Amino acid sequence: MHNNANSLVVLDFETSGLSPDNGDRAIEIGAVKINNGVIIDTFQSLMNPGFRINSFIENYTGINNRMLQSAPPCHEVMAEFADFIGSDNLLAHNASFDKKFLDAELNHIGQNYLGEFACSLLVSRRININAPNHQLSTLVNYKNLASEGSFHRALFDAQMTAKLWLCMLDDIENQIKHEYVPFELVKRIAKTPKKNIPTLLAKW
DNA sequence: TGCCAGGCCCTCTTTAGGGCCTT
Repeated sequence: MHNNANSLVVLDFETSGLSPDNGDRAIEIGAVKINNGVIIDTFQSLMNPGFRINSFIENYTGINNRMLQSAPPCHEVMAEFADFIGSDNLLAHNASFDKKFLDAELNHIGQNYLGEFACSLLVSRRININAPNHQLSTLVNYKNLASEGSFHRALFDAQMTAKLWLCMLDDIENQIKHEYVPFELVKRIAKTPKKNIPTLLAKW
């Protein structure tokens, strides 16, 4: 099995808190699969973490304990999600957050993934230099991306992250000589200091 | 009982501090 460079899975977790190291678990996963700039598949499921979530998380996400009670357990959902990911590369808004939960949840079931993570937050900070801030909802507004749904639900946030990503790829594409933006380049952008971005893009 | 995230990035920086972003 080898890495599929043309396919990208954009994912978003809702969780019981900020840190799996403190016992927090995923409570919802939403994801879309992008191929050649088109969304070709989606994945969404609540999952029961095995304990009650607090009222802050209920209010923040709109996901409540009654909904989670009837949801399948994390290990079932994550096994299906691992199949959905396959060998694709991965993308999330503030990827370090979703990566640590993906790693923790897959570790619980002894599974792994092959793809590399990209982060739309790190790219946005370098590309959308005039945005008021780089929260997902702000950027969706800033870029005038059509949106109908609720932020802080996994599938909607994944869909919005995907739209934002494609929009940023367009912006980058207009600044480089290549006809498309290779994954290698977005990884480079995310690691390059903001002031060096124009030089980096000019070289592509 | 008391504790409670962590990586990135800027700057009044590097012998550090604090805001941003994710739930």
